Amino acid sequence: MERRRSRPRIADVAREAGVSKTAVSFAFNSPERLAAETAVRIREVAGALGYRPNPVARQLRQRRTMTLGVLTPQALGVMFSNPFFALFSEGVAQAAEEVGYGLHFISPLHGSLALALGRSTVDGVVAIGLSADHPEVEQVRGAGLPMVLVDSDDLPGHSSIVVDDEAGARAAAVHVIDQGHREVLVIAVEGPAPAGGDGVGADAADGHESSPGEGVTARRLRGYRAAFAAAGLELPAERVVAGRASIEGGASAFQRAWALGRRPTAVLAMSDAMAIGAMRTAREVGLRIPDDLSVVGFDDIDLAAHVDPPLTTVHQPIRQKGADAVRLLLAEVEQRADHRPRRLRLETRLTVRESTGPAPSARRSSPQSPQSPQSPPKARPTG
Amino acid sequence: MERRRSRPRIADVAREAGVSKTAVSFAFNSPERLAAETAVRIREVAGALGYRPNPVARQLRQRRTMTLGVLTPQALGVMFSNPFFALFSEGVAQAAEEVGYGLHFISPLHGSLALALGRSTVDGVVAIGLSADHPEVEQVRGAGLPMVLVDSDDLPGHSSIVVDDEAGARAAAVHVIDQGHREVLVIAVEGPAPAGGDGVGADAADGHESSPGEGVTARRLRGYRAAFAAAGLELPAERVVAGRASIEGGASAFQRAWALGRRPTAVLAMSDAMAIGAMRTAREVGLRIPDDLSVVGFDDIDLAAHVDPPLTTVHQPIRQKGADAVRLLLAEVEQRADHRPRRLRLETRLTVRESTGPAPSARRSSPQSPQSPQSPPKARPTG
DNA sequence: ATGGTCGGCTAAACCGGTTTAGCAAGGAGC
DNA sequence: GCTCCTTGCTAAACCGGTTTAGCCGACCAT
Repeated sequence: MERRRSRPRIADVAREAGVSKTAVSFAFNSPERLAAETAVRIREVAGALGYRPNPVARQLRQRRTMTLGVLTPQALGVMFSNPFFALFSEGVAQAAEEVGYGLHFISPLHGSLALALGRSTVDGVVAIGLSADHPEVEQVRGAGLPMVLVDSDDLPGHSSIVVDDEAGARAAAVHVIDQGHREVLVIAVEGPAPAGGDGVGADAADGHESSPGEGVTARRLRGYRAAFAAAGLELPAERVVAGRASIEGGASAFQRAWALGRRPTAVLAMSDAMAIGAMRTAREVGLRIPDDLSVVGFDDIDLAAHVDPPLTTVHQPIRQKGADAVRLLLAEVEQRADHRPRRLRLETRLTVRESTGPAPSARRSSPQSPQSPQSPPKARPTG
Repeated sequence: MERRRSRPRIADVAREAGVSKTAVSFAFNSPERLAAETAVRIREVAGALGYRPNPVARQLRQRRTMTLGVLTPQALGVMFSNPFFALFSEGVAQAAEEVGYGLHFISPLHGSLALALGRSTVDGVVAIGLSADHPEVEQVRGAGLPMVLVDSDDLPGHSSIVVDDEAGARAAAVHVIDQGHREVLVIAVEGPAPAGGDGVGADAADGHESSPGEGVTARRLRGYRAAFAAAGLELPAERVVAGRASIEGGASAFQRAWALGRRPTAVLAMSDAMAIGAMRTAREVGLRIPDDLSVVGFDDIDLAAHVDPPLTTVHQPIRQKGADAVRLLLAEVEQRADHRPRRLRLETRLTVRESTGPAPSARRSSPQSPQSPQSPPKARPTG
């Protein structure tokens, strides 16, 4: 005989307590509508039976889930490998918890974001780093869910939060240019790989080239370029490499550039994790930081001040971005009267630490022509 | 007139397409049960109307949510401030995504974990760091959800994953003892603050003292003590301080100990984040690492190798813990025939880097009596 | 006695899908 | 001609709660 007792339902409690389902529901949700002793008795019976209201049924009837989603364009595994994301999540979580909302992370399911979003039971989503040229962005918008965009291009009808990426990037570039650096390598964040979506209702997503030219990356690149232009310099495309926003991504990006014969005296990385990875590779090929190579990051994660050497980086208020995103989202989810899409732009600022210094060529008074591609690692003078 | 059109329902699609609700459902979920052209037509109509099946309704009927929960004893804000948690989440997320499950983070709601769990719509949970003496642990178990415990004491009926904390801690302590350190400060991870629960059905949770003696902390402490005992030494309680598992927590814990007059030559921290924080404070009071103070962490987060100086720490397979937890959980959720609670114990190992070295007293041949509490920072000889 | 109000409770509808049971038409087999 | 499948579709039940509308009796005022 099957001893596998299923969870008691509200009807079981009602029968056992000799009342209606309604009364049981009241006992939990609006006890003031029952005589005090009735409510107590019902709760006792419920407790004895081990009854817990099924949250899915409640959500269905109430037509809300008290849950917010964090929509990520890449797998959570890769998102979490960037410390930035943990910090952002911290801000989101704190704000959501304050108002009693739960948190659901939504990442591509079988490669499709729209599919994942369709399956997820949330009242609204914070989309982080979803670029406007994402192949599924229209499907995502069409889901009809309240959504606020963080670090994305603006999309009509949605609130958004960005930081002043361009100004931050410009400040970073000005900093290294002022120190005499001319051979600069930019390490950019690449977009998610093209979705190989055979997903539901996907119309003609094939042939989509990964274009690392949109969103955050584009804005920061513009900032770097503005600084170079202002100094009468150029930043040709071959001085820009891209990779994943993680330590490994930065390490391999620098590695690739090095193998291609690039011999920068400064690196402008679009994330601290990448900057740290680049420093690791740089040391492996014999460079000292900042003597031989200056490195600037972006984000100012908590650990940026503690790495070796302490990282010069562009500070942005990451936690606050997450918290503000939730506030904006709630205004829409809860249909506040005065609600209408808003755009927030938060400030960035350069934080100079010890990973940057004067260009070696500036110290040695005369610049030197680029070395041949496959020269040995320690070719650069070590004084 | 309200132009606010609500989302179309399945009945709307059915009417528009001239078929039954059943047919619409089939068109999405089992198209092979319809004539091919009917299915296509229905999907076209659905697309035109912008119809998306309501996932809550589906979950209710199917009695599963295809979502896994991560249960955390503290607010997500504080969980995410420990890089360990991001790494763990990375492992969980990767494994969950592989099998098509979504991820939901469950943290105390209004101070109550049981309440949050009751509200959350998941098929099973991975509980991280939930100590058996948590005031709500019984309520959590009573929820009747499949659950696997990570870094907890064993609970009958549940699968669990731990690492060999004791061996790892012992190795760390042996390492510093072997280097001649005798004045050792342990920086422990404190449990969550006592739940101020006026939560539903909480029976007598008051007067509960935070007992930092359970779970991970207890096991690691045992490991440290074992090493001291084996060397004929002691580790008195006043050499153990506790704090939050974050950089700030470690910084303030060391600060407190210092203010109390402790003058350790080595620190055994139970988390890398705390170790890094302790190093920061140590430097602020004028200590050099490892010359004046050796520091050992625990976890081996990605950045441990990149801080200044590179951190000696106890490595544990954090991502794998997350991934294995999901695998164990799925076995239970999906009712695999051979399923029964399992206990996994993963290995730890000491990774020696540059934050540890010989004790100063060992170099100067004769130990020195502890200094008075409020002595100036740089009292220790700097040679 | 009559009508009105109020406290305490209930029956039934409802949320929006999925699933079960089964109907109707067309073709095959005998 | 009759039965038996098979294909394609549908009506109704169902998931497990919440919410609406309203019943019933007690109490109060007139």
